[in-house]
Formats: sequence, structure tokens, C-alpha cells
Amino acid sequence: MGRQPCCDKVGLKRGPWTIEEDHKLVSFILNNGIHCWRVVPKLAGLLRCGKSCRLRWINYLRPDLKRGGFTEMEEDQIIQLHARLGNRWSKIASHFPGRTDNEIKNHWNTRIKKKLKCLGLDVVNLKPIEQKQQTDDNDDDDKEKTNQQVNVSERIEENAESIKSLDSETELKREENKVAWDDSDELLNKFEMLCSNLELGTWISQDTNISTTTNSVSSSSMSLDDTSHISIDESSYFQQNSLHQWVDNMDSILSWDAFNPLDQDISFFEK
DNA sequence: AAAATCCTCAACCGCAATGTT
DNA sequence: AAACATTGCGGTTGAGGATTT
Repeated sequence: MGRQPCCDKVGLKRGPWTIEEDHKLVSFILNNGIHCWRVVPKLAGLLRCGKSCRLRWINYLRPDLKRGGFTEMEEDQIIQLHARLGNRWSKIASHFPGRTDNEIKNHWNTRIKKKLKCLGLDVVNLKPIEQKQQTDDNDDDDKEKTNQQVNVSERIEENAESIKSLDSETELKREENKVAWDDSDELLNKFEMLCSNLELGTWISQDTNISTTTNSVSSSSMSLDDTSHISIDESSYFQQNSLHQWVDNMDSILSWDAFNPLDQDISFFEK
């Protein structure tokens, strides 16, 4: 026989996440790491399915997310990578630490596609789309557009070479820095480092029961088979005693944006 | 000021790949 | 080897904010 289904979806909450749900999920992951998404909502006290928790964490709560608009260079890279890889958003996203596939996909569909269309460039081969005969009145506009097409095409071509060389470099780095998501000790060590960099160690330690000196992590040995050993008391302890404090403090103390300057220090989050 | 329309992006869905029993 | 669970991916949707009429 196989395993139990991921969720029965009965009585589960859907739609936008509340701040409290976010806090519950973040605190649970800080406490326990990520081992099995199926059990996360149950143990974190969330009426969500594991899939929803995973998505929320990956696309919104991960502290290494780079928020804000895409730079022109990033856009050019996306265009170039899309020309090579097609709609393989996760592959494309792997070239942009801190960006999610969802974010890139959204950006492509809402902005880049439109931008290329405006410039009269084909989104697949990046060549100018054949246009019907124009009237003399539009000559100036056409010239301007052609110039822009050439500029964009050239810029993208230039980026293409650097992207190719980065590809092999990135692969190497990824192998070197690879951290298994289920290695919660490692994950939490990195989190601590991150927090200490931000001088937030105090509240993280209080709220997550992570010892900054002993590296003891309450449930680092958690696995599917020994979930019964996970101290539910700890998460409820957190919910009862610390969450309120966190809810009160978090938004004023910590904006996730504050993590952005630490991009280079948190490459360990890369998939 | 109100209504209509457009735009963005978080979240959901279903499927495929992979892992486990 | 087969059956099933879990995870990850890409397509799509829709709520809500922004802009235009």
C-alpha cells in the first residue's frame, strides 16, 4: 500500500493568507525545518493543505526573496533565457536567486510580453515581426521603433553570452552550496546567522526556541515516520505565548525586505 | 464622484515526475 | 512491478488596486 493522501480538502481554508497564518507557518518552519509538507499544516495549526503551505512559503514567506521590480538587465536575461528554454519558469528562475518561478512567469505574462509586442519583436525568436506597408505619416515612429528593436535585440544578444558562461558557473556553485531542505540543522544555523546579522537573534531565539549557543533544534530529527515524536506542545507553546508577541512586534520590527541586502549571504536557500 | 476598464500577482488546479511501500 | 503518495511545475483564475472615462 502507498501512503495517505496529501489532504482531503474538506474543511480546509482557501484564498488569501492572513498575517496570523503567515506567522504560524513561518514560526513552525523556523522551529522544525521542512520535512514533509503534508504534516506541516497539521502541526502548525493551520487549516490549509500542505500544497498551499508550500506555495505560500516558496512564493511569499521565504526570507531570501528579492522583492520589488525587475531591473532592465534582469528583464533582458529573462527574455534571453525564455528564448532558449521556453516556458520552463523554474529553470529560468534558477538563474535569479531570490526570484520565484511564479514571479517571473507573472512578470513575463504581464509586462515583458507586452513590451516585446510594443517593440514589434517576436517573443520566441526576438526578431522583428513582419509588418505591413506603413503610410508616410508613420515614418518617424517606425524609425524610432526600429531603433528600439535594434537596441533591445543587441542588448539581449550581448547578455546571451554572459548568461551562457554564467550557466556553468551557476551549476558549479549550486553543487557546492547545495543544502538539502530537509537538513533542518543546517537550515536553522543559516537562519541564525541571518538573524544575528540583522541583530534579531533575541526575538528569533525567544520566539522559535532555537538556542543560539547549543544549536539544539527541538525537532531536527523529524520525519514522516516519527511525527508522533514531534512536540506538539512546543508549537502550541509558541502559539499561546510567543505568537501574540510576534504579531505585535513583527511588522514594526521586521519587514522581510530587510533581508534583501543579505542576498549574497543567503544563497543557501537556492533550490 | 462614480462607474467602467485595465492590470497585477497571489493562489489554485491538474498533471507529470519522482519517491515510497 | 504495481499502486499510491508527494512534490514540483506550468497554466489559469479572480480579487482587489490603479487608472481611465
